[in-house]
Amino acid sequence: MTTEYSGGGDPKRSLELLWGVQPAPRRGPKPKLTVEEIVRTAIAIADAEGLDALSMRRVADGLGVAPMSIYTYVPSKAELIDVMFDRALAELTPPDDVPGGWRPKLEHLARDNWDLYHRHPWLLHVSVVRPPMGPAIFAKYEFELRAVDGIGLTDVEMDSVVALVTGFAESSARVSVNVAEAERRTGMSDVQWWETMAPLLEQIDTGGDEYPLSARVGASAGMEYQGAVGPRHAFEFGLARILDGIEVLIASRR
Amino acid sequence: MTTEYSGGGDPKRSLELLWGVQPAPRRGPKPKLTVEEIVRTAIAIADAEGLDALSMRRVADGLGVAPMSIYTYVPSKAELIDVMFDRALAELTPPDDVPGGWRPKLEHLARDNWDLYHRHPWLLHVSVVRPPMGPAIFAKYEFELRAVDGIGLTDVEMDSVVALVTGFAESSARVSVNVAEAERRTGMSDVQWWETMAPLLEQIDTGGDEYPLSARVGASAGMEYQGAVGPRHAFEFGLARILDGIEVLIASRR
DNA sequence: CAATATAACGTACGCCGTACAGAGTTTCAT
DNA sequence: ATGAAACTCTGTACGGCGTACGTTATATTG
Repeated sequence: MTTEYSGGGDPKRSLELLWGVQPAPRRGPKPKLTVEEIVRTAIAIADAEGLDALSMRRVADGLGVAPMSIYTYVPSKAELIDVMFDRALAELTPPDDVPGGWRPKLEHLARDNWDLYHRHPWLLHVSVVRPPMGPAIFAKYEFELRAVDGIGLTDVEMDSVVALVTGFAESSARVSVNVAEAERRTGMSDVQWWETMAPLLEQIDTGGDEYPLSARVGASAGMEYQGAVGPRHAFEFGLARILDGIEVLIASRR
Repeated sequence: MTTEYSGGGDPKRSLELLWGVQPAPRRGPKPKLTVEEIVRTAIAIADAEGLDALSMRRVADGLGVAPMSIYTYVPSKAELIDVMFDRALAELTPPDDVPGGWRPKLEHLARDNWDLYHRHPWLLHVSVVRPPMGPAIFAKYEFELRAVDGIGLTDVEMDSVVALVTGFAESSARVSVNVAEAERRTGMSDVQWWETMAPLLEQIDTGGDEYPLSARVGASAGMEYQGAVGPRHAFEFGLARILDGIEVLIASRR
């Protein structure tokens, strides 16, 4: 699976792509396609088959054109993925209508992100420092900040808090998505995998009873999650701890 | 950059590889290489040039053999990466000698992981559900649990707490590493990138003053971090909040 | 209508992982 | 001692990728 990068080419062209500014062509044949059409097709492929399956040839196939035609609309695969990324983020919803103060609002942000990553797992395979500065990212950052505005935090703390919460949503969604992708790729559930692994491990000399805690806790956790790992539980548990920690900070500011 | 997967082939053979069990061959020519030699070379390449640059041909080149010779020792690239992964995790150090109870011990785990990911950034590009069950992973899980043993948490809570802390270390290291990799790839620092972006964004119609909080907070944060994002600061901030949250949980158990 | 700008396409290059077959080397059974 | 067997190593080849490049077809402008 490929982790793709953004920002390869001309930044100006990238921005025009993201914000839908077309250079207004005058002569030449009518374009058969539009950028949005290409992006929609690409997202559909990535959603259904993963970022691995997303190739320029595949997108072109899906649109009934020759591979190289795509490059008329998009400078390279990197820019295409930039636009895909921004369009996907546009599905996020602001927390403004969530009643009850900063805590439920932050919870909404986390869950909304969690859901998004599950709808578009390929988002997790795109490297997003220097993110594509499209409309969705602007909107996202703004409504995230609104969730923690006016509760006594400094600007930097506001930034840190939303980064912590959304970053946590991303990282726990990553575990969850990885589990699902592993199941799809291997055709084997987590439990099945463990049942295959356990007897093999006993045949290997792991050095005796060196792992008493692992054995005990691993068994309890495995029982609880019905699998090696419980992403949903880890998400809820971690979110509660993080919000508690933020509460401590806010309380100390009063 | 490629996110590589593990566990493709025969699980038994994978385990033997990880635990250094050799099938004791009797006949045939003396092997020119060893698995460990191959793994060391591969890690060196990945450390220096990233997982992108790691190809079987490249490893073979580095060892002075033909590409296909590597397959004598390792069933496929996936298994090679499994072993690389385990060998890298072996660099982690137990928190037992850290004085002062669970909190400094968990801090040690987080910082130790953070450092490891910076020494071996490619670790972040390896998908690790169904992790390679080598000696290092066993040791790691065990000493992680020791950090929170006997402080009144249930087994499941112990598992959740260490997963939260190490998961957080991973996700904040990911941001930091991505920043560094972006700089290396583009030859452009974060600040330079923003300085390129800002004037271009002003030329685009972003819809007027729709982002007042982003503007204010973004400016403060940019000032504070001397860049768009402050991974080190985010790490320290998040770790403090998370440990505060865990403290709340532990206190409630007493 | 001619000039020109644009869209679409075919071909080709250099990467990748690795299947496969063959050649060379060492050890075991006899 | 010798042939068979087991093992290492290698060269070739395949199908996939992103995309550079040059050519052809099409629509608009003067």
